[in-house]
Amino acid sequence: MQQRKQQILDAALRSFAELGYEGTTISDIQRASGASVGSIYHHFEGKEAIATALYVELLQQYRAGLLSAAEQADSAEALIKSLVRFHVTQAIHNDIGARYLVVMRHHEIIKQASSKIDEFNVSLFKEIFAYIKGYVKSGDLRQLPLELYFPVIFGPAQEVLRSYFMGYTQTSLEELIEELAQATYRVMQP
Amino acid sequence: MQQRKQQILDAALRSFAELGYEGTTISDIQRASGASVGSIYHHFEGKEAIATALYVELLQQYRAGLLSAAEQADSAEALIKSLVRFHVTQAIHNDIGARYLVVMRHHEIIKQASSKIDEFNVSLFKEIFAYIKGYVKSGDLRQLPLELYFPVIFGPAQEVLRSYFMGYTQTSLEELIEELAQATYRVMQP
Amino acid sequence: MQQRKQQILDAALRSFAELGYEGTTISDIQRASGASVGSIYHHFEGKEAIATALYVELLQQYRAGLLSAAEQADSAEALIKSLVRFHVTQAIHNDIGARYLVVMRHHEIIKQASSKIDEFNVSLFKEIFAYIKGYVKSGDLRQLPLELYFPVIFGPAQEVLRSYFMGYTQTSLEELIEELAQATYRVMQP
Amino acid sequence: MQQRKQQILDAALRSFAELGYEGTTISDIQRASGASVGSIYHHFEGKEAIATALYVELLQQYRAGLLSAAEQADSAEALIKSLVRFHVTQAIHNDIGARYLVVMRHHEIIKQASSKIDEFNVSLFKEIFAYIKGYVKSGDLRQLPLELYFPVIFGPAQEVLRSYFMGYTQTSLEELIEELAQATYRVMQP
DNA sequence: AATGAATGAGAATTCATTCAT
DNA sequence: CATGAATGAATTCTCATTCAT
Repeated sequence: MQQRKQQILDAALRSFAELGYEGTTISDIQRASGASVGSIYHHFEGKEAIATALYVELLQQYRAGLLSAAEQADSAEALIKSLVRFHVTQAIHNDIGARYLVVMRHHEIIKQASSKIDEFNVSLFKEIFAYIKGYVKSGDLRQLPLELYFPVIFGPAQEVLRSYFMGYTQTSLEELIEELAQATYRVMQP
Repeated sequence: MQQRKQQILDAALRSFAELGYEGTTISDIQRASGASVGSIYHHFEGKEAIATALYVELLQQYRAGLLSAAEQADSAEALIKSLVRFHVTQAIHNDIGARYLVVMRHHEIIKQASSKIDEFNVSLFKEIFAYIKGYVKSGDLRQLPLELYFPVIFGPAQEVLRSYFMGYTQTSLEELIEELAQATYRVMQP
Repeated sequence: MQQRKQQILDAALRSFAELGYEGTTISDIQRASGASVGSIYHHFEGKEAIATALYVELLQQYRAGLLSAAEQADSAEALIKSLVRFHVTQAIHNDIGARYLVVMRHHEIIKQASSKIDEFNVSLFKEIFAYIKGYVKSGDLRQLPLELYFPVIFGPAQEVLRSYFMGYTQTSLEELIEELAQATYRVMQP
Repeated sequence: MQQRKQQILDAALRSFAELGYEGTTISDIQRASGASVGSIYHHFEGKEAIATALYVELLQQYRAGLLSAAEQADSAEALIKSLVRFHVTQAIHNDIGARYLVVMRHHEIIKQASSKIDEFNVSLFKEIFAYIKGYVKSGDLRQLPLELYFPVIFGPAQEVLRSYFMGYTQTSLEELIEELAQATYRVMQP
């Protein structure tokens, strides 16, 4: 990807993260990226396209990381804990990107671009679920209704992050991760 | 007239639910409420104030219900399961209101009005935590770092709701509740 | 005049002086006067009527003072100097009222209400001019084109006041008055 | 394009002259200038900024003329009379601009932009005063308190203009100028 | 690829005024 | 006389997007 295009995406991320999607104007992105209005429209169809491209980019990074975490796990316990750990640490290391993903999740814009993104989510779900299913079949993880696996595994972690992003968390996340991973594993234990 | 104010809030909720916060114009609220522009501005400072007032109103209803659920529980297991059940069923009964609460949680507007809302959340946290603490002390619930109680109890349920609101859930929520409550209690069991 | 009506006028003067005519809202006057919107409209036809009534009231005070200053003068020199002195000191003692008179002088509202006010100005002009004419005829004051008497007598004083109101004047007005009166008399001296 | 900006300023001057500052809407300026709303806001921050820019532009023209008038004078009498004559004739030749300068002088908008304009006024004051001071030192002009020079020189002329702009003056200004200049010089004569 | 002037539909908000109580 | 809820026309301003250079 050309340099300018990336500069625009970077600027957009910062702006969206700080001001929200509608709070961010093309003018903001312009200033933050150093590109001109015209240049932005040369590289992207419009504001929505920027937001979507960004979402996809971040989702891909997240997916790659999550899959790699799953791959390396060699036991049911390691798998669950790795997923939880990755979900939290990734947000620590890419705070701003994680925040964007969380906030935009509910946004109309993203819902409408779902052709790409839904597909993406579904396939991510399937990929991760493949790992889980293995251990469920072998009796190393408890069986649950399909719709509960992800809420049970990522729900607590997600709430921890939200609390953290909203400034309610006093303790450092690092200290909480192990307890969180342990607690999550407990639900999944047979 | 107190009636007008409530009509405006009701109309706003319907509009926000259908069109989103930014997608809703004062004109929409006007039409839906039957009030004139001027009347809306007579009762509220502006669009943000309406969204905030609505959020607070719904939060109060949620809180009342949650506290009542906690009160009636007479064992550790009943407490945890009641909280989870209430969180989910409340969303079934007041779909539109719960959706608003979930979606707006991340919204800038709400974050800025935090003075009121933060206080509210903190006190709700304390009230609910009082019930939990009792059972932790008696050894009927597992001890966790302070920051993990709520994520662990409400995180899975919250993700189930989100999934449901985004249209990913196939099964009806009612069928999931008991499994969810059971799973949640498992983490908290000593 | 009833108490309420006067409270409204007083509040209006303060508001208009601070915020200008258009800058002042009925709401401002309401708050500053303690009266309700309805009450204001009970006593006055509307915003314009308040501004006009106020202008007339202040103009009457000014006129009374100026005429009394003219009356007491028993020589050409005393007359000119008294007029100048009064014009300046009146503004010191009723700063806020004088400012209102100066600012509103150019205002459309006032120009339109001219039926009352023009008449008023014209008659004030005639009354003062009667005093001047006496001394012109007796040769104690210089003869000038009719349109120049007032600019020559009040122009310098008026500019001194403006400079003062705009915060440019360092010296206190009191110290300047005598020199100003003296200088003004010099032009009028035969 | 510098052209558009000037078109907007010209249109604004015409509109302000006809309708007053608050009476003029952006829509008026739009129609009169041929520019779109967006274009107006592209060039100026808002209505206030237009009024201020206009004021500064006219003030600059005035200043250039006044300085040139001062420069060409080769005696104390010529200096004082030139200043007075210029102040009045300039208003005849650029009636609409001069009226704007006179009327806006008291306006809140202008008072708030004082950073720019104050500086401007102060430096104009200094430049003109340099000429005057020369003749005061040489004994060709009377010594006065610093704050009185400008009121004494421009005050009468200013009042003549105001009277003229308000429609009170019957005689043509041209006929008054010499008498006015003469009278003004009289005060400044040693 | 880049620039930035121009566009104009659309939004929020203001405020004088009316009127039922 | 007093109150304040209700009205709605009118205004300013924003901002995504287009387009000529």
